[in-house]
Amino acid sequence: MGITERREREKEDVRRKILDAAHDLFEAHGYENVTMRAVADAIEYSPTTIYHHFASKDALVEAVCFADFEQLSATMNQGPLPAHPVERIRALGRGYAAFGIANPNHYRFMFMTEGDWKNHANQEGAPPAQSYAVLRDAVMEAMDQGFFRKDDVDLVSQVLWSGIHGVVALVITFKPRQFPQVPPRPGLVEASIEATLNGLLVDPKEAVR
Amino acid sequence: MGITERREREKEDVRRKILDAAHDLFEAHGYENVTMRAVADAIEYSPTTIYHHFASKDALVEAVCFADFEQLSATMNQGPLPAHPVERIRALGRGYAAFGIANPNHYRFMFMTEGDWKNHANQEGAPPAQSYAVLRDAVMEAMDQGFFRKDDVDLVSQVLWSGIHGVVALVITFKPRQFPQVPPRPGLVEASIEATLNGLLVDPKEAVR
DNA sequence: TCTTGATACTTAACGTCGTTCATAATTGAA
DNA sequence: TTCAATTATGAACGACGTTAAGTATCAAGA
Repeated sequence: MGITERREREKEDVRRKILDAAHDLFEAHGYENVTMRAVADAIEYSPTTIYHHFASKDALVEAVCFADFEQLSATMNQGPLPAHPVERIRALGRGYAAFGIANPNHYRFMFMTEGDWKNHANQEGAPPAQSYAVLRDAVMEAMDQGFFRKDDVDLVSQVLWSGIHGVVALVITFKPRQFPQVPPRPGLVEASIEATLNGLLVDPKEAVR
Repeated sequence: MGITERREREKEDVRRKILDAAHDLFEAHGYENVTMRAVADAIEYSPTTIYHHFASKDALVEAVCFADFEQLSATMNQGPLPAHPVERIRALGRGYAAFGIANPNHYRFMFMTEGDWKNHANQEGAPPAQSYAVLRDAVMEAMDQGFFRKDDVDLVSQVLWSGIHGVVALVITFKPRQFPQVPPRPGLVEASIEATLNGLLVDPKEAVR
């Protein structure tokens, strides 16, 4: 019965169109400034149609967000990750920061906005939990292999995560000219990663700086 | 002429009432969820009255925000700050984090939201620039006295700031149960400060951890 | 004393938002 | 051809930020 299949495919097409249009509009203007009517205009459907595919604006934003998490995962995992756990952490940090700075509006929603959806985000296998697990594994290896001092793995993972998150969050919140007194220094991402790693390493001379 | 003075005082009273009510409502519900009508209700005036004291909701939020910055300054400067520059950085970080975690909704607006007002925030003497200057001075001293490796003072200040900002931002964005896989570890603030300091110190053995 | 003019405030409304309701169009199945 | 389900729509609702027009109050000048 290919007919119902075509119907489903068409329905899925509309859903995709909505998601894509919403994704672009959110990134361009920030999700708070994008109206359902604007999304509807972009795909040349009536606003009501969106509500047949998504329960609410929040649900639409959440769906876009989950797609973003998969893109983040892809960005961070692209190319072979270094086998050396410390090098791997460096690479993960750089990829994470690059994604956030390149997609500030999505990053803002993913990591800087409250939302009930985050209740589902920490389930094992969900993209956010998955990305965290990649970092955590690297930290555990770094401890096992004697690069990091032995410590609470989650605590250290969170120190690393919050460090790089802080850089991204500040840079995308304060436009260069809005930084107190001085714009964000070029190399802030690198400097933050190196300082934090340096503080965690057993043998800091390994840090390049 | 005491009459116009009384008039001015009364007007100032209303302005204060608006600011206070807005402050409390913003902290309780987040500024996006607080309507002008709700603020008006709280002070038992009509919504229009607010517009005689503040040009717009944005202007009101900005005014509340500037008051918050002064409170942050006060929180960070309360008690005599340690003379030892590294100890001082530690104390500043703790105070900063304590303020952010205790006032998440205000912190969110101060450091996690875009706004044109931030264009005025980096002027010398403005509270945000002032707070940054306190940190920067401590960093410079730490370098001059040989505790930190000599480096770009602003770069290092921003590494420290972004590190502690990342912790606060994550903790107030992800409610404990929403953290990927695990809740934020107790002691995350301390661990982050120590790791970053440790990474910047010439002689890391000074770090306690 | 009566008027004037400024000040502080309110009521009513506008346009836009997210959302919903009632309805129309399409189409496979009977 | 008729029926039922699916998918879309136009019009409307209530709440929002904001504004226009008007009222109440009262010190100051005639």
